[in-house]
Amino acid sequence: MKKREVHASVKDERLIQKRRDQMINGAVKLFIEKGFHRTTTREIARSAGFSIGTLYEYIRTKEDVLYLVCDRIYDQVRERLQKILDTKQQTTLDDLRQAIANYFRVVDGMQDEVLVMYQEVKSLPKDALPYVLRKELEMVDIFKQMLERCVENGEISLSENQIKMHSHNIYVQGQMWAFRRWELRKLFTLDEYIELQMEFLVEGAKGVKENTKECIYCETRNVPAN
Amino acid sequence: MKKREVHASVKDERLIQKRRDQMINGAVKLFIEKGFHRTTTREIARSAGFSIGTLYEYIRTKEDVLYLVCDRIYDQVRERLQKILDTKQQTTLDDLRQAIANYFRVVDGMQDEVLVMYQEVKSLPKDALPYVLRKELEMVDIFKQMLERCVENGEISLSENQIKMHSHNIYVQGQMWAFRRWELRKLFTLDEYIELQMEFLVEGAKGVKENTKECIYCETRNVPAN
Amino acid sequence: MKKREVHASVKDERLIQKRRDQMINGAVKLFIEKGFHRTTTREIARSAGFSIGTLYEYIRTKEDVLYLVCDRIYDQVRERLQKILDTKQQTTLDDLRQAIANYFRVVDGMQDEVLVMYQEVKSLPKDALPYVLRKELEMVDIFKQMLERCVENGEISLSENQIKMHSHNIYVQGQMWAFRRWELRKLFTLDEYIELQMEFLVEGAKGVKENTKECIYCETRNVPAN
Amino acid sequence: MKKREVHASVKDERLIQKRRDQMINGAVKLFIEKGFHRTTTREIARSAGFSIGTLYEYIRTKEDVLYLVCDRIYDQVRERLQKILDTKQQTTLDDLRQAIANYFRVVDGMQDEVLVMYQEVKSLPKDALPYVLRKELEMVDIFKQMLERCVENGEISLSENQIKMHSHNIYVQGQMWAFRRWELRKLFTLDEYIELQMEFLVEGAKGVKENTKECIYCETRNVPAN
DNA sequence: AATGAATGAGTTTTCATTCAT
DNA sequence: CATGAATGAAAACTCATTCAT
Repeated sequence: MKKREVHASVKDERLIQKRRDQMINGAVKLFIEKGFHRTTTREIARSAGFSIGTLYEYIRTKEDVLYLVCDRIYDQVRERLQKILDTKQQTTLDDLRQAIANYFRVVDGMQDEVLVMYQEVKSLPKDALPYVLRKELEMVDIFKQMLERCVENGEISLSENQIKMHSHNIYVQGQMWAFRRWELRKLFTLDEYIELQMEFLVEGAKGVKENTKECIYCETRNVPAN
Repeated sequence: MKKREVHASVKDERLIQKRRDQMINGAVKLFIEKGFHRTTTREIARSAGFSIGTLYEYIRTKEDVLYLVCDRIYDQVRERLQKILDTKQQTTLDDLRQAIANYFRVVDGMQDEVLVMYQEVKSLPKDALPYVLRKELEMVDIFKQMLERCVENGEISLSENQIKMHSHNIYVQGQMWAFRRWELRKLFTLDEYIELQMEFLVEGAKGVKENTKECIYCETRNVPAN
Repeated sequence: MKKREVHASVKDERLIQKRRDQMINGAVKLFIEKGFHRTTTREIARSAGFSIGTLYEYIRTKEDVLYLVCDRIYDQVRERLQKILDTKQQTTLDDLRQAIANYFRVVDGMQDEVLVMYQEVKSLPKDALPYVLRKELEMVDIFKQMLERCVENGEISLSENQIKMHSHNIYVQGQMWAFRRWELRKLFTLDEYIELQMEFLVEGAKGVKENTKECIYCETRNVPAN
Repeated sequence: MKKREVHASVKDERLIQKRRDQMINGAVKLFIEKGFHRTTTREIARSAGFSIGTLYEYIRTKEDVLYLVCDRIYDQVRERLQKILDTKQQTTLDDLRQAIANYFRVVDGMQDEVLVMYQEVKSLPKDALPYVLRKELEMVDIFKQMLERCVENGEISLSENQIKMHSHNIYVQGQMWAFRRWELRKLFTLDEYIELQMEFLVEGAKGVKENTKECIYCETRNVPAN
């Protein structure tokens, strides 16, 4: 749960927070525009409003900036999501619908940021990855919990595994609106997209059988190994 | 349909083919391992088995290598997919199931490559992007056509838009096995994954209502604009 | 009249001046020795007394160095010339003689630099050429003005065109001492050269007829076109 | 008098001649267009109509091509000049006028080539320079001889040194039409240029005093050493 | 003799990082 | 704390030259 520490030479915690905010805001814009590798530290510093020397008072390496940025993006997505969920104590299928719709809208509002993360996570410092992936899972977990409650209150019937699977599906189909926007935008408006996916994600899920004992495809090996 | 041309100084077409094969094979490994930006042209040359000078006899810029690699990956995924589909003349829901299962297995066999593409497309030379995205759509289209035939033969009932949407879902849920493997692998085996998603993608789709006239979520704007 | 700007990353104008001085001094020596193309940027940096990284803080491209060098050389030649001329208010033929002699001595003192310019102007960045050529003309103009005044005060009689022509001749015959030194040095000392050319340039000019109405050579076309 | 040898792997002298002709013709065009250093050997080969391998059958280094080109240009200028002069047995001032006019026209017809030589001689292989400079002097010598004969037949009166000096002046003022064409072209047509320079070179020379015993400028040292 | 694929040393340029002021 | 000049390792790319066919 603890955050990964990023070393700063400066002591004043309040100042650290302020400078990092500037830095992250500047960097996000640049990463969206040209990606992490094509963005220089000088550009980040300038866009943050201070000098390159100052930048390095608050981070140790360029990768630290990326970590800070990713961290921030997750926090924002999550925060917005949470804001909605917190009001609800228990969950009905309709609450899930609301949550999904809201989540999709959040993704729409942070398309660029979501995209950055999809493309740059691999450049994170090795030790930062777990922290970021954990946040990812926490968000999936939100949907998982909602699904569980819907199963509990009998509105829908899904196995343990199906719940896990489906929470990932909900999460990914939200992200999808961002990372496949080059095509989806041509086909649907956001409202249409929400409506269509809602059908598949909620109504469709009702039609799923809980226990498929025999899966005939598991034996299927008619694809050459490579 | 025409391929984007990559300039080569060498004339002999057969040689170009051979050298580019070497180059692509070497590069994929490196891109998987460290990403496009962290891979140097010298490494690519060495890993391909020839000198840096020779590398540049067959391409003009480093980005050309990336294009060649992406192009190749798509071709391979597609080729494997096609091999299966070509045998079938018409499509039943069961054929669709077969196709999905096979597709998921192909993705599993090319996880690394699929991942590379998700992360590096943005680094493609600007004029190469359309070529690559077209290939992507061609693959989505395979599923779209299968869905259409299933609708035609009455096994399932989906609107035009739902078909479009769902073909993307099928495609993305296959890719998902690659780009979220860090988590999915912990939860499911490939077989389990196939089985679970099949439920949602096929059985679930049966439960979808064709015409949702009124979508109550479309008006929902309870998410702050930013 | 404005100088062509050469971009520097460094802000401190005083420092820019200082570093560029070092750079130019180092570069001139190298250009004289081996020409622009055979001189590497690393050599320029080293010879200037700083690192390659620092060099590029003060210029954008290697060609910028050449422009800076050419610009400097002209400024120096001109400055020295001006210093002499400024003392004189009106011009007699004798002042012209003084000016020519002085100019020839300046060229002698900057032989290498003059040579560099003759050989490397063509390598200047395209947009820099006009600036350099303008400076060249300004120097020719100095002699033109002196000639005009000598004509005005009746010491010599030349047409408008003859003045233009002759100012170029004076200028070029000065440069000639630099760019044909490989031979002229064998034949004459600088003093002899000055004395001899003075005869042709000043006494000779007296014997020129102002209006040659008919030029019999203009019709002469006994040289095959190619 | 012997030419500098350029090594060829090929034996057949007739073939060597042919191939080198092709090579020189191709190279001149390229050197005029982009200079020696910016022209690649591959370009030379292509423009000559054969392969890079073949090029190196007839030369040893790129610099050899430059030597060959310079050599050829001098030969051509000279040849054209000679063609005219050979017809005359003795020389009158009028013959000199004819020769000068013709020479200027030759230069005009070979402007580009003359320019190339001015800019690229310094890149010649060290041991080739003497050969090229000798040719240069031979051409100056033509005018020297003509001047001498004019002095002999009493039409003009010049000292030994003045003759030497003036032959260089004639030669350089011809070249000047090429290397200062960027400005001279704006001022004069070729015919005007010839007419004007003729005045200075021939009529002017008549006004020159043969023996200036005392040169007051020789002592003049009012230019700071540097 | 002719070809052109292969080579790799050498070139320009960039940029993360440091450190003296 | 803030600055920004200095650094140099490392990167992409070029091109004269060789040599097997």
